[in-house]
Amino acid sequence: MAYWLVKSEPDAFSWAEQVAHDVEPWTGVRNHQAKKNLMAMKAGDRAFFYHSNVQRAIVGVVEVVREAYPDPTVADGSGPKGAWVCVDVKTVGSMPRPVALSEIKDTPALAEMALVRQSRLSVCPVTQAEWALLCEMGAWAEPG
DNA sequence: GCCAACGTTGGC
DNA sequence: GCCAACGTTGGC
Repeated sequence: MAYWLVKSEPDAFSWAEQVAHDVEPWTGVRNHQAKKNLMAMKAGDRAFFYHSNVQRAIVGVVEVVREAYPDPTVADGSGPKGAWVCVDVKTVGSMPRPVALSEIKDTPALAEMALVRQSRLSVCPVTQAEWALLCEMGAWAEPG
């Protein structure tokens, strides 16, 4: 399975809303690199949920439950159908200890993360090693 | 609130 | 096809 990180501004869509909704379409991606990453997601892949702008921390974990399909929030006539895509993600659990961006930047093993190197990319790949380390830093434990 | 990074647009 | 201008994102 692959690992990812998705970003959201809490003002637009927060982790609290994700938890309340449980399953949520991840829409509004309008960047070709991010789209490529969405297209590569498989059901069962996991992703960190990152709050940008205000909090700047990884706050939770979600699982991909529906692979890429045409983004319904694309306005009619604004482009060919399927020009942009979204996936559905399901809440897995909250980070017991949110991992702040500053901590990630202070960790040499995480300095090469796409999140750090390309700050504007809203859907980033995460390597297995990075995922394991971040789970450790966040005191993540599988629910159930 | 400012600024750097980056994508997009439009003139040539 | 190049590049300057502009808009957006997101960290600080």
